[in-house]
Amino acid sequence: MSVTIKDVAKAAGVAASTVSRVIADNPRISQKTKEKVLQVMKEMDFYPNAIARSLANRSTKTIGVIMPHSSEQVFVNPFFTEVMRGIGMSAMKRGYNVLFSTGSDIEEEYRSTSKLVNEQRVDGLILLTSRIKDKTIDELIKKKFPFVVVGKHPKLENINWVDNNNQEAGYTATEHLIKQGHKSIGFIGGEFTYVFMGERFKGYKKALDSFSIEFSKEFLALEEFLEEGGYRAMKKLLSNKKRPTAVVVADDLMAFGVMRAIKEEGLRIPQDISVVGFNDTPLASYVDPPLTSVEIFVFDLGYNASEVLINQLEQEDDQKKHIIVPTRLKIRKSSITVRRQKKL
Amino acid sequence: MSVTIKDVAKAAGVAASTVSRVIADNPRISQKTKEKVLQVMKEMDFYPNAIARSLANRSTKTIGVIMPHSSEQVFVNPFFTEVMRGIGMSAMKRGYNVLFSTGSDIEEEYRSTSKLVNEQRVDGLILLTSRIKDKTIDELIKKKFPFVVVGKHPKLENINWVDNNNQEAGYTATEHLIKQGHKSIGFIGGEFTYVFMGERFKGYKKALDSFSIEFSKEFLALEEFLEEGGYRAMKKLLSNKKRPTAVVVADDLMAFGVMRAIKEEGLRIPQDISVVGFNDTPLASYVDPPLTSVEIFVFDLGYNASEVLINQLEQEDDQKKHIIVPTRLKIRKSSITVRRQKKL
DNA sequence: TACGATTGTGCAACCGGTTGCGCAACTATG
DNA sequence: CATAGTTGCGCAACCGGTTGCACAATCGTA
Repeated sequence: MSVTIKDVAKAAGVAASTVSRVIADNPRISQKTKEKVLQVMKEMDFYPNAIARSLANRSTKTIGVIMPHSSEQVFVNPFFTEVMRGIGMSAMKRGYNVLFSTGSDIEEEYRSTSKLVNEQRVDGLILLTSRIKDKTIDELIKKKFPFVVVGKHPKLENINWVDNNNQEAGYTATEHLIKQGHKSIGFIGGEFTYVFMGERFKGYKKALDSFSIEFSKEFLALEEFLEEGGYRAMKKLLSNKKRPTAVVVADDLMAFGVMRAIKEEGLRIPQDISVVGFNDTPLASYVDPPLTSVEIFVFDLGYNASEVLINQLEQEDDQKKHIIVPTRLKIRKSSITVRRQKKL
Repeated sequence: MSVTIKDVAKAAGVAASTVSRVIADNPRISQKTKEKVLQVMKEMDFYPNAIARSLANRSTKTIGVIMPHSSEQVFVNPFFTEVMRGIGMSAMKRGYNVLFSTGSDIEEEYRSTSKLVNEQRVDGLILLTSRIKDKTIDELIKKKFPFVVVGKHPKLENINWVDNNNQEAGYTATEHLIKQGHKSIGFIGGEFTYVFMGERFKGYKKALDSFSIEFSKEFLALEEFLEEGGYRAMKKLLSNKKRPTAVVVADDLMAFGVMRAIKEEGLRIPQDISVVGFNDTPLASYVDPPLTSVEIFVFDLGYNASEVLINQLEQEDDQKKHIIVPTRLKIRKSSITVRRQKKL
């Protein structure tokens, strides 16, 4: 079939082991021999077979990425695309390959992950899911298989994870509204089973605390994690005797629903009610008015996850790493009070 | 390290070759032996090493996916995510792994692809790019390496490709507007170096022809492939002496810009000008008014690409396959004239 | 009972690399 | 000139599986 190390060896008049050492740039090979062999390799268009190398080296130079089975929220923001770009860039730079795996349900996801691990097709794993209870994670811990989770995980200290600073993000968004003069600020989000959801809420509360604003349960509305959910949640807040003058909405898609509800009520954004979203979905800047949102650096999340994993694979350092990627508030019209708006 | 076939053989009191044949469910092994070996395998928690199998079988059971280096338009619609899901599902079902590769520029993309091929890390490739001139494609053809392109390609017959029916899509969108009573229909798009762009335009013209409407150059505006480009293009059409009463916009993101331009002019959508977009971006249904758009079945694109490739890998059938995935017009308010709007 | 056909298993080579160790040739030293 | 030390390369085993072929055991039949 294609040219092997033996073919090269024969053509160069040396042993296969010599060719191998040339590839590895082993210092025990003389310069002259090296040059000759390299020459022949070039002429014969030789490339070492990665599979054979993997077998001999007991290392695949491949990391596996497990994509969540249902793409859930992924639909609206290009989370997955960006995280893969980040992982890909890091892996490529470090000479690693990226094997992608998924499953149509949670059970299949578990099985396909186990398969990668058991059949030793990958050296390590990146998990793009952060469920509270996770069979896969338990299994990996038990097997002492190297992996890193994107998104914080309850089992905090025992595992590697990379996450954006959701609490800070919640704080910053809320603080921004407070500094715009708001005192009645609502919080709209999805269920708290999502780890990041709770974090964002914590940040929100912390900000209220910092400015001695009391948190009121009336200003909290949790609904389904979709445009429609945001719409319903806002309708609920609007039906209160006391309406908030601003809302922190823990996801852009929900925020779009929130905006729809506000407009439907004949109210203006931001004059009557200001809105801040999260994730800085590409469309945040295109809605009317453009939505203030907390930007998440998803590429960095992926890049860092890969770096942490590969570092761990290449050193025997077994210390678990935790990386927090900062966020950034992108201020747009949906949250700017009249006075400052003139500047724009 | 981990359990090998030899360990199992020893424990079961048979030869390694027998264990191998049990794994392969070879009929020459007696039922009794099979059961015993399977039992031992279970007890020892044995999984065959995928790398070793690959080496022996000269097949990696892996397909490579090359992601375009810049994610360009990908930002708005979850194209990449969906296509990967499709590929993943098919591959998984067929017992294949998916190796993901990319590069930060076109040259690196080429090199990393060559590497996968030359080092024999994958059995076949799926290319997510469809450039008119493509070094990678030329190389693969020369090497007779199995691959399929997502998106039509000029070298039509010589290669496998999977694409959605862009021409039909353009036709349907235009036809829809004509049936709403429009006779002055504009076309807004990006450059025609994108293959699909030209196809959509062809469909548009064909529809005009079918209904004996003359095409006017004045109604054509090509701009940058972004919201801003759509905005500029529409401004241009609006500055014409004769304005169109409807526009076909070859991409949703551009369509959002188009809508912005129309509103800015104080015109109403759809009453004054109707708009139709393409790709059915998730946000199409959330803008005001909701945007009529041609839905692209990206998951199917990926799924089919993988199926075509794997079929080709497993049969010696060398006939090149071409699959066209249909599209679907999703009619929303942005293109419905008053009379019919009542029905909603 | 003897012999060919059938069935079940093992031996050993092979896939394409890597690497410990040994040995030959060369250089330096007394 | 003999011996010890260094340098450069090859032999052969190994990574963990697969598979062609040989051979022993069992069965059917004359």
